[in-house]
Amino acid sequence: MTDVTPGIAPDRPQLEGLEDKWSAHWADEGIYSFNRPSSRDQVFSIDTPPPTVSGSLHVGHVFSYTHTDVIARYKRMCGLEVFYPMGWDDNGLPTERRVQNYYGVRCDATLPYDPDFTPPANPDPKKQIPISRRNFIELCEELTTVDEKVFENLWRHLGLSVDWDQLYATISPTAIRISQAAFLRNLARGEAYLDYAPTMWDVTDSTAVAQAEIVDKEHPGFYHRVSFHQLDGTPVYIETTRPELLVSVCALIAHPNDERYQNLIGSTVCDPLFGIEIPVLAHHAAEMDKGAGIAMCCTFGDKTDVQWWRELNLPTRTVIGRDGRFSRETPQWVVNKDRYEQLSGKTIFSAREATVTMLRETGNLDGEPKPTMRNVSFYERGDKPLEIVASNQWYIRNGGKDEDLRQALLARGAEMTWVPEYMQHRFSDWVNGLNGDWLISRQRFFGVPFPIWYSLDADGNPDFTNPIIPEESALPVDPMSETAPGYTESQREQPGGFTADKDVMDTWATSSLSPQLACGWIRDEELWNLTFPMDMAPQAHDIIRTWLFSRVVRANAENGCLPWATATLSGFVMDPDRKKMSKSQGNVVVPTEILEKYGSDAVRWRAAMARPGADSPFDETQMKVGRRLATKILNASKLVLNLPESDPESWSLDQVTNPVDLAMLADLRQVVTTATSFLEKYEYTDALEVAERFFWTFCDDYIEFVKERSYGQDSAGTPSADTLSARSALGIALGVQLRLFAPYCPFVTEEVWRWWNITSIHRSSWPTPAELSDSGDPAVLSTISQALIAIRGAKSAAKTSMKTPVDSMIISGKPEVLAHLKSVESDLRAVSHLTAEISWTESDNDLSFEVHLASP
RNA sequence: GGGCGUAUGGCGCAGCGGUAGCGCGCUUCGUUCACACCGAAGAGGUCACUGGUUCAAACCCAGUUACGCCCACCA
Repeated sequence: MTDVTPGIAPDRPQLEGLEDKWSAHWADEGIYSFNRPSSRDQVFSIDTPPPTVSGSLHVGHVFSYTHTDVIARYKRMCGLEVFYPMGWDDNGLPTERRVQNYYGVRCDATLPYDPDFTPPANPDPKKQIPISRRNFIELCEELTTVDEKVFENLWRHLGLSVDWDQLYATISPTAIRISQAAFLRNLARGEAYLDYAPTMWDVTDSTAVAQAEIVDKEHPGFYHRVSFHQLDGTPVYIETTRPELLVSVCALIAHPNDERYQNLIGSTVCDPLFGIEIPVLAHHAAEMDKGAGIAMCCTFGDKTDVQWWRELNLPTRTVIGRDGRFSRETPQWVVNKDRYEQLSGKTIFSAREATVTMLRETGNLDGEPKPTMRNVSFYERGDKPLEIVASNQWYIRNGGKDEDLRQALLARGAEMTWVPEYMQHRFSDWVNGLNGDWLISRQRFFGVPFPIWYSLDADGNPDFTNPIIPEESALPVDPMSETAPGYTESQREQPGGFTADKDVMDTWATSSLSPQLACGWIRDEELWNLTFPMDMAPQAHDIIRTWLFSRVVRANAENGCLPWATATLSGFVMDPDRKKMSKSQGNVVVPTEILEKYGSDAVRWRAAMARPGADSPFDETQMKVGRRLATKILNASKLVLNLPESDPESWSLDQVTNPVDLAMLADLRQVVTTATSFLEKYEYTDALEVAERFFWTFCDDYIEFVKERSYGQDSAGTPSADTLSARSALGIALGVQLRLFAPYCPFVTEEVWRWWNITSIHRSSWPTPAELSDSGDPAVLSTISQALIAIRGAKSAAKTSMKTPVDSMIISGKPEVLAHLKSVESDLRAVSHLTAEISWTESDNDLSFEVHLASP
């Protein structure tokens, strides 16, 4: 343990190295440990966002986590035990992708485990080596461990006051157990269900994705005008951007009121290539002014197709497989089998080319394809358009199909406190716009397995309607390696035996349980009762529709309450051109460099200047301002601590008798009240501003004004009462201000605090008005400021030194204002270097000064 | 197309009914006994636009424009 010796300030105090020095101390001393108190009301618990460790941290994260830390430190100083865990979101697709790229491997679940496998030294991302599921998961675990250490080091360097003993990870056995238990309870209550339905499918990663993960992007395409044929050969033209889906066509759809197609509706037509006979049907969702006004309905080209397929009871003609390729088997509804040969096994892109070629050859392409830009759905991390594929998937009810639940969740949104308030709109907009339940299953590997088996009938077909589930006490389970209850392992995959559900839960299905996970649900009842429902849920505003909403869904279902009382939202850090920072744009600012350059306190100061919810442009010059504050704190403290015969033990409110000193403390008293009320409302920026404004005036006016007196140079022996008054006032004000700044600049305030305190400032108590005198008259201080401005102005106008003596000064003003100045006349004479008497002139006018300088 | 937010000195922001504020930057001057990661003084704005309410509007109301975010639109 490094030695901490209280004492006087060093000669040349520095900011360099404070991060390493104090973060090590804090860890040793357990300053941020959560010590279980006796009751819930002594706790402030925070649902920290678990960062995705496979990603990289950027300045936006640093800002957002700092916002939370400021509140955490404030609450801790207010005497609450702060439950401030950190979580790593390390399961799921992002980790898998990182492992694939980092090691140059891919998971092939059919391969056996190779205990001696070592990843290639020089991975070739283009030639990924197939490895077994278990080998793949081992690499995921290996890499996340490394990544997590990097994250932890950065958080410690930034000064986050998290309790590292409360660390959790979304792939840990505990997280798997919690996720599976919550899922089984959802299942038992009918909130989770398995359904065969069309879902958005990512062909790159070969998995289903949820509504919340879908983003729309502009994507170039072509309108193809294609002719279908009535049975007598008359052509019917449709326009499509997806000609390759012609083989999946189920119907042509026109609007019931469309006069052009009245005679066609109800008839049968034939597609131009495959000999598929389909009906022409009417549906109100067909838009008369779009394309040819009559649409080809395929399974599935877009969401309207899904709607028609469902509402018109159309057949399912899926040809695109989970790998994004056209089925190698010729579908049984295709009549012209040889034509399908041209598509078999092809990617969507190649199949489109082949289809267009065939249309051209047969004369069924009318004119040339016309270019267009269309909005297409993508997985948020994907680069190929999503397909719609019908498959078995697990869902959790989220109000998307259930009006009562939707209303209940909207009510939860209204019940919680939003900082800032208007963010609640984003929540209700999202809930109101849901069009389906929450799809939680993923056809991937590194994730929480569904604790589910299915019995196989005599033909080996699984019975999806009666899943086999384990006892909750048996969790966590891996159905792929553990035997279904009531069966023997030899019956796996055998007719009459059982099979495992091979899917894993999406990472959101686990992170949606972060309050349950962190607070000890079903594993630590005492902790659970002390910390849940939590107090504060911080996050950036982009995550409202995902993490924030999903936690509300889960807590509402499982606990019948909100997961926390208050949601606080941070904005983004934008690049200087006001664009969102993103890897693909290459405009991401790496936090380590900026922390290195300006120091953590400076970066934290800048973060705190970004108000809740507000986006903030990244601007390095702003970091310098924070740096300047930290330096100023260091130097002002040095002055106070290094006054002659400085003795912090003797600082006492009783000694403060001088009117200036009392006025300053009365002013500070007001600052404490204001800052505290801002922090209670999570308005950390306003609290900082009010403290900082005071601090600069304190340095520039107050300290300058009382400096001479505080040195006590007049008294040869014992300091005068006025000198003691200044020293006590300086010391008391310093102690209060350091504590006001402690949540923002934890390093420099701790450094200075320990010059005369044994224990950490971060476990000291938040300043209260009661610590400060209320007998002073703050008007004295503002009168003095006016005097200083007049004196300095005269010297500045004369382009001379501030030390230039003042020959004479005439002060006129109302008697009560003059009285203020008369009471502090000796300080005024000292600061202005006045050599003669002051002439006081009473008048009804505002205060005015006439300053005559000594000739040079 | 719907929702939300933002428009204030060169830049970043505060003010949200009573004579325009802060920080950075800029100009001029000063200084080494807390601090050059310093101090002082100063220049700089018809508060996006158009109407309205009011004795009084940057602030309230209606509308317009621009920008940002979210959602819908995907034949």
